[in-house]
Formats: sequence, structure tokens, C-alpha cells
Amino acid sequence: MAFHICSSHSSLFHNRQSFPSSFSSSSSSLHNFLFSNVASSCKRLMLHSKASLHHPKTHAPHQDAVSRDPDANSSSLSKTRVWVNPSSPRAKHFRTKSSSSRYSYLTRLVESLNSSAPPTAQHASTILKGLEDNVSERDAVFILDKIVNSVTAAFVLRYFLDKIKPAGDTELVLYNVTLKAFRKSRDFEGAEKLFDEMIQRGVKPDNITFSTLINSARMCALPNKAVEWFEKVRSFGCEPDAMVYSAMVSAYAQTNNVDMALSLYDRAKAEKWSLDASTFSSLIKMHGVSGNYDEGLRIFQEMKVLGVKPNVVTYNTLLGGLFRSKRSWQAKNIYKEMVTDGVSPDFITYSTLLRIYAGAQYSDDAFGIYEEMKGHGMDMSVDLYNRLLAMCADVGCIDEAVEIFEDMKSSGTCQPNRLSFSSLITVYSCNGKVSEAEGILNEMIQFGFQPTIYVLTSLVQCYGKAKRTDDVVKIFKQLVDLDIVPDVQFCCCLLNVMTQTPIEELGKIIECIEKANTQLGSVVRYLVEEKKGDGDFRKEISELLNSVDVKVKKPLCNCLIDLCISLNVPNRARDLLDLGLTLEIYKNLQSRSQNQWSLHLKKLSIGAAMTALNVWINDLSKALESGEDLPPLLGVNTGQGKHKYVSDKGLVSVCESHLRKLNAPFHEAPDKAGWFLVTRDAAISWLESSSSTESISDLNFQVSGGSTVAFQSG
DNA sequence: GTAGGGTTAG
Repeated sequence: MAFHICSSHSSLFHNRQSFPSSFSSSSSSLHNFLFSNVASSCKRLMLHSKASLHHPKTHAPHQDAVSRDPDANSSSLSKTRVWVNPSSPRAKHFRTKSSSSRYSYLTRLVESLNSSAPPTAQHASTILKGLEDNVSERDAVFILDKIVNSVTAAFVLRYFLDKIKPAGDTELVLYNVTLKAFRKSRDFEGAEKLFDEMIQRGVKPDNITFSTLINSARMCALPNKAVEWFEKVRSFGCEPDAMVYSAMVSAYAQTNNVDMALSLYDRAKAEKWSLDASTFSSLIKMHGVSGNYDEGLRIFQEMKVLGVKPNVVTYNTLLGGLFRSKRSWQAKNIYKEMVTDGVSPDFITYSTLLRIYAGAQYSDDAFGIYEEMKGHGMDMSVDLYNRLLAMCADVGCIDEAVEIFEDMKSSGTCQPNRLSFSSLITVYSCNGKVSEAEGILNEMIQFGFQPTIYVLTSLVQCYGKAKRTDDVVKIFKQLVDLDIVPDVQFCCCLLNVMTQTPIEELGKIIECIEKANTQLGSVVRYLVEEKKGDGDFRKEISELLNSVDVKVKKPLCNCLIDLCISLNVPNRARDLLDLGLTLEIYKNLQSRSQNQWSLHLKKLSIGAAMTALNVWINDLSKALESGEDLPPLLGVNTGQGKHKYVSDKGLVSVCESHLRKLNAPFHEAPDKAGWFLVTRDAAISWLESSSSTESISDLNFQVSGGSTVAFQSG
């Protein structure tokens, strides 16, 4: 026996002559239908097929890609024929080639079936006729498996059932693989109908049928249907297997049915079914979305103990849980473990890490991830760029922000939006870079974006730092012209500007504040004019603080205290701090345990922090005077002070210099960042000596030494 | 590349 081989590569495409007569003669619209599909098939094949590159002439658009099966008959029109001895090594080569041409033929046939969703019955049947009578169960399965539309699949199934007349298992296989097409096109109702048809024809469903149905229900967001089908499995004489349980664990996890998911999971463990990484990921995510990261981590540990190797999705799910629960500090370890484990990060890994790091202001880590993404040629989204830029504004990274902004503009994949411009303006403004901020503002307007209240707030801050009071007023007028209602943050910014403004120009800012918020204007007048009458003052401030949103109570209180310090009315600052404590705007500033008394200054403005520090030292003196025993250690926690918004100096350094000024023997803790500590003995001798020379409660703790411009940061 | 399997961020 010998193989009859076409030596030319024309098996990819056939001459017009071999077009079945039913095509060319009768239906011209069908003709067009096929031709339009062929054109796109040609394009694809020209990219991938060596044969097509070597024989460009075979791609004339008149030729049809799926008209006829190359193996269906032997009347090949190819010019050259070669006889090959079947036992020679060449025969094997040609046999492979022949089966590969059959494969590409079937693939193109499926492409045609999929290219119109759904084709009419006539279209589909015409396409399938190309198979002629040479159709095996294998081919039928191959084709059905790749069909994406349920209507097409139903038609093709019917065609094959007629053609092949399968029995028993073959029929079941064809139905099962058709169900997959229903899953792909999310046609659950159709899948149920197909199941009924199957039963009517006397085909007995198996676990594959049920797991396909259960997963379909899940993917169609019909969890109740998944449960319903799960409960039906046994009534069809089927004992659910690991796959069916696995599908159900995921179905329960996905719908947050924690109890059921876990009970099936426990059962899987008890019965030693192997669940795979995907099912574990579903369980981990389930815990993550219900805010139970630790439980997710427990499942992750268990998974490893059970010998299931975590994959990139598993790690991404864990990182997603960390992002949701804001446990940024744990992300680095998970990422480290992932790398050690040899699992390659993908885009989701990087973007999740970037969000975590940027949000937590781990700037070096965030920049590192950004560089890695660039190194891998990954496209950054606008959101990711913006998160980086926002972080730069928060931590004061000017150069990096500019570089990122330039990268963004030249990325070709996305353009800066309102938020990007706003962040960059904030970066410049926080650092008092007036001309740069103005430049970006102009660019923003050229891009077609009106300045927002965020931008205007930043510009107020910028001009304030530069002591350009008239420009601050100009920005306020712009805000009014744009019909933007000034919010509390904007007012806070004006208060902040006041602390940096020469006394003779304060009136200009106060006028703006009065227009923006009458109540606040009156409080500010009160402070500036040093009115007497405590009762009224407390009442007025309480009303003001109670009138604003809970999110801005603390910033407002902070700004007002800073203003008191700069106006050199420290008693008013103490009143405000006291009021803030009463209204629970400030909580747990002081704490006492057996071994240590502490002062917590995190999230306080510099003025508020220094006021709280003085109050605390005063309290320590009183405790000492009244004969109370001090603990072995006293500590002040300033936090790490990544926020450069407040002052270029930052709370840490201001606190340090203030303590030095007081001669207080606190020392920065070498192993505990953000803490200043002192031992009992050192504290006692200092408190005793300073109370003899000066009353601590009266100390002027302005850090910059100016008469009205305390805590200036420029 | 020939009947089951998806799962991950905002």
C-alpha cells in the first residue's frame, strides 16, 4: 500500500473547481457569506502558516477555506503526486502532515460555524456538508467542543446524531460536549432543555453531565440552580464524585455560603478527594470578601499541607484580600513567598501590589513594582498611574512624580486624566513650586479639563507657601466664578495659609474664610481679635465642629489649633485640644500601662501634637508632685511621618527639636521607629529641675521662633 | 490538538 500525497501545500486552500456544485450554482448570498469568512481566515493563516508564506498565490480571495475536506476523496487537483513507501521514515512525516491538514481543515470549519452567531440552519448544514460522509465520532466531538454558540451547537449536534447514528456512550459524549457550548454562551435555560431532550432519548447522564451543568449555573450567576442540580445527581443513579463536589465548593464559596462551602470542603478532606488550586482560591476569596483574611490564610496553609501547589491565582487572591483588609505590611511577605515558591507574578499580581504599596505609601516598594512592570513591558492603566502620582503627592516625591507623569503621556496606551493633573499640581504645590504648578494647570486646561476644587485647594496652598496672598485671594475668586462651593478641606487650607501669612495681610484671607463659611469666619475673628469670654468661644466652636462631616472634624480641629499657635494664643490651643477630646475628635492620646506611660501623636497636626505634648508633660509633673510613682519607661509616639503635607520638617523632627528645646532627655528609640523614650530616673530628674526653673505649662513651644509664623514649612 | 475545571484586582 502507498500513500497518495499532494506535494504542493494546497491542502490549506482548494481551487474553485473543487467547490461543491451546490455552492457555486445556487446561492450567491451563501457565497458571500463564505467569502467574507474566508477573507478573515486567510489573514489569520497568512500570519501563522509557513505554507501560505511560500505560496502566496494560493490565497487568492476567490478560493474557499472550508469548501471541502482535503481527505474526503482522492481526486486532488494538485499538479504533483508523490508515492511514498509506507514503511519509510518519510511516510510518518506525511502521515503527520496529513492529520495536521485534517486538523486545520476542521479548525477552519469550526471557525466558519462560529463566525456568524448563530448561522441559519441552512448555512450550518452547508458548512457541515463539506465533511461529506467522512465523519467520525472523533471529528464530531472535536467540532462540537469548539462551538461557542448554543444555537449553532444544538443544530450541529442534531446533524451529527442523524449522520453518525451513535448509540450508548457516544451519544452521551456528544450531549455532554454540546452542553459545554451552552455553558460558553451562558445559555442555562437551553442547557436544561438539552438535558431534558437527552433523558427523553434515553441517554443516561453521568457526573460529567452534572458538573458541566453545575458549573454552567455558577457561571450564569444562578447559584440556586447549581444547588438544585447538585441535589438531583443521585436521583439519576449517579454518585457525585470529586469534580462535582469541587464545582459545588466553588459554587457555595462564590455565593458566600460559607457554611455549606466549608462543610463540603471538610467532607472533601475527610474523603481524601483532591481539590485543586482553583477550588482553594475560591475558598480563600470567600473569606477575603467577608473580611476574614486570616481564615483565608489558614486555608492557604492547609492547601500547602495537603500537597496542593499554590498558583498565581492563589497568590493574587491572597494579595487581593490584603488589599481589601488594608493589611499592607503583610503583602511583602506573601510576595516574597510567591517568588521563593517559583510562581511568576502576572499583571494582576503587580497591579494589586502597586495598589497596596501606593496606598500604604511604601514609596520605594511601589516604585520597584512600577519598574518591574515596565521591565516586563506591561501596560499601566490610568488608575495605576494615578495611584502612583497620588502617593508621590502624599510623600512629596517630586522628581518621581514628574517622571511618572511623562511616562504616562508617552505611554501610548493611556493619557492623564483630571486626577493625574490634580495629583501633579498637588506635588508641586506642597513644595511651593509656583511656576511648575501653574504650568501643569495650564496644561490641564489645554487638555480640556476645568480645574476642580482639589486643584484650587492645592493652588491656595502653593501661593500660601510662597506668601503670595493676593494670588490666594485670586484663586478664591476663581472658585466662586466656577460656582464651586468651598468645602471644609478648602477652608482648612485657608486656615493653614493664615499660619504662614504676615500679620498685616491676614485680613485678606479672613475675608475669604468669612465668605466661604460664616461660622468658621466668626471663630477665626474670635481668635485673631483675642476676644474674651470663654463660654461663648467653646459654644461657637462646638457648634462649628458638630456641623461638619465626621471625616473632616479632626483636620479642622488640627488647623484651628495650628492657627492658635501661630497667633501666639497657646491657651486657646489647649482649649481646642480639650474640646476635641471632649467631642471625641481626638481619642486615646495618652495611655498608661504598668511598664510605660505613652503619648500618641500620630495623625495630629504639629500644633496639636505640640499642645498635646505640653499637656502631657504638665500631667507628668502633676503626677510627680502628688507623689505618684512613674513607670520604668515614658514614651512619645510620633509615627513615622510619611505625610509631608503638614510640614517639610515632619512631626518627627519638630517633636525632636521641641524636646531638645525643653532639655527633655528623650531619645529616639533605635528599634522602634517613631518613638521617643526616656527612663523613669532621667524623667524624674528632668521634671524636677525644669519645674524649679520654669513652669512647663507656660512654655512657648513655637518651633520656628517667629512671632506669628510658627510651623512655617517653606 | 478530540467529553469535566474554574479560580484572581478596581
